[in-house]
Amino acid sequence: MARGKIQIKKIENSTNRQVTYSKRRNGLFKKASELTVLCDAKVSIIMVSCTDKLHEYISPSITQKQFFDQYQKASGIDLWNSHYEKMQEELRQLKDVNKKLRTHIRFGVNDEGSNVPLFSLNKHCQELYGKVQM
Amino acid sequence: MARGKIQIKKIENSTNRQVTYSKRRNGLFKKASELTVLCDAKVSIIMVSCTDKLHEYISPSITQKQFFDQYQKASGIDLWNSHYEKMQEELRQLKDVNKKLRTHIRFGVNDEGSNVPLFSLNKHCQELYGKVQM
DNA sequence: AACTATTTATAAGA
DNA sequence: TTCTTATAAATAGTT
Repeated sequence: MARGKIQIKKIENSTNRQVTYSKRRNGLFKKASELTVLCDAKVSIIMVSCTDKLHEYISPSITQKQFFDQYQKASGIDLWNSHYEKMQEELRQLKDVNKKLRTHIRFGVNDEGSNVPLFSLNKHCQELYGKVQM
Repeated sequence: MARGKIQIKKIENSTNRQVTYSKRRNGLFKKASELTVLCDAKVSIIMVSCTDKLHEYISPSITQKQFFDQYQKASGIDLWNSHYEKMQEELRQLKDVNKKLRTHIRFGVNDEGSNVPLFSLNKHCQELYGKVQM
């Protein structure tokens, strides 16, 4: 009988589907590995089977994270955004506090030569400046 | 002559390497596409060529972001942690700066209606404060 | 890009 | 599952 040729449509028999998944997954990973070496390229493959199992191939000398970063850069899709939301809320609150301070408070520096300085900013400002510059 | 068999090592000739990259990339994407249909699986492939060009295959009905989330969930690898830490460090610095301003600096508040502040912040500190305010 | 001699992948059977 | 093998598919070198 004809062995080798098949129609490219979902394999209905669950056992056959899993066997084929396993075989072809290995085939795909092998091809990816060869491509990596032959062409000095970097390849990331992530697969999720219909039973929700996850498998991956990643070229040596690179991590999935580096791939996600590179993908993000090239695609313009912000993969990290959702994870920022919590921090962004904190940032908003901090800004709000600072805004109120800025609106209602005036800062002062003592005059030079004063015996009892109300406060001294210059040294502190230098310290802060270092932090802000970072 | 023998056509077909090659050694799996980097192709030194640049033109040949690029041709092979293109051919095998198509082959890989085709295999991924077949696997997607045959096995009802989901596949993500991201490739970076040695000339830093990025190509991707993604099964229909899923996005790279969904893959990213799923991969993260399944692998237990905290991909966004470094991003989070960086932002957290920024926030920490802002809070620290703000705290020091509050703790070590005496504030003066204008009387209502006064046009002239009790104290004037020197230019450098004003600038600094502006940065902290963002 | 297209061709083809070979190698490689793999579907079905054992 | 793992192996075998007939056949299909991929592809390296060539044009």
